[in-house]
Amino acid sequence: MTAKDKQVPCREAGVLRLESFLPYQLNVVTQAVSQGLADLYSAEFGISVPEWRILAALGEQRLSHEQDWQGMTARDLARHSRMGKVMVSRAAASLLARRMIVRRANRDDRRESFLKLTAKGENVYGAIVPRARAFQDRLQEGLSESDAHAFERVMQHLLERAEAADVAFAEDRKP
Amino acid sequence: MTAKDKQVPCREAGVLRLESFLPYQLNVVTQAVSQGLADLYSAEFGISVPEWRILAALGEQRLSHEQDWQGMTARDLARHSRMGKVMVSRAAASLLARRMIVRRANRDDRRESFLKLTAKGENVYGAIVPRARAFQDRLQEGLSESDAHAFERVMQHLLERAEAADVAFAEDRKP
DNA sequence: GTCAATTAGTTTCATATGTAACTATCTCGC
DNA sequence: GCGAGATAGTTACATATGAAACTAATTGAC
Repeated sequence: MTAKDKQVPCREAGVLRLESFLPYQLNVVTQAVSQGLADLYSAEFGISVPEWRILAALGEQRLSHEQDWQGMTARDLARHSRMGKVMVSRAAASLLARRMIVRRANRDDRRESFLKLTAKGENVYGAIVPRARAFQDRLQEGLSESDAHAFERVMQHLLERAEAADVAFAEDRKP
Repeated sequence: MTAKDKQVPCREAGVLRLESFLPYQLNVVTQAVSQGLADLYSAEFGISVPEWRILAALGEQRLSHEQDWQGMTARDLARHSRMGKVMVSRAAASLLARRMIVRRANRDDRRESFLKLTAKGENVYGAIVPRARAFQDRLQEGLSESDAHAFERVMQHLLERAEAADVAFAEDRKP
């Protein structure tokens, strides 16, 4: 949004300026950023966004645990990556087929099983992480520290508000 | 992100914390906000997100022009709403079928035609706008002025950076 | 004029994703 | 134990979306 755009008052009568409407802005920015990130890994490693999230979640846990770490269940992954269990199931099946992760049944509860990265999976993860970081750095380059921190606060605030609204709405419709 | 989470350093070795990763955060927040907004109009008016964008673009232009405004072409709508022409074509066809917009052929270039809201379309638009505004206000409630402004700046910055990266990537692959 | 290249818009096809239904297993009250 | 209900995960189905092919009309070079 340039200074010129801002000269037009955006609150007259019943008009809503799409360009300054928060959900629209979020969609546009997210779309562009997501695409930019996916370009870093989709072609070279044949990884989709949900698959990347699984790798990222497994890699993150793996590296912050001891050697004898058992892995994560699909349920853990769904919570940690905020994806539905269906998405997790599919992404995991695909990674499994390409030997980037392995599954080990849980003897104590045979409904679930533990997933963890294979050596191949760790290599892919290890190759993507620095690029992902560089990508984020490039995006944030030129931002002041205070703007970056304000942004974090606002994102957190928006998430809380939006999730509260979702829950309220869902409960409205159920009983 | 709570203060507690921040105590864990997120830049050790080759780990990447998904929770603090910008593209992930954007996806999560956008998903929640988009869903919350769609809940305001999808059930009651049977409008999808792309359809809402068409209504929003047409309503915005309509209200900032004179009486004899001719309308917008699909191409105008695609640029203004940042959707692909396929999406615009489909959303317009659906709105057309439900008599929320009308199309008038352009005599000077018979490939294109002008679209504008019908009375029914204006009613729906007029009903959604105040809710959309109230929704945005609810989301932003409690934010300081300076955080809100910083957020706008960062969003603009991210969009420019991400789009520049996209273009660079696209050109990389072509020649 | 006329033909090649461009543009507006639509349709086709392949893919992505969410909801609901399903299977297998577990837990709890009895 | 054992049947009712909950839970982990998968599958089936319906819908959404984007890329590429297509149609129709326009423009520009000659």
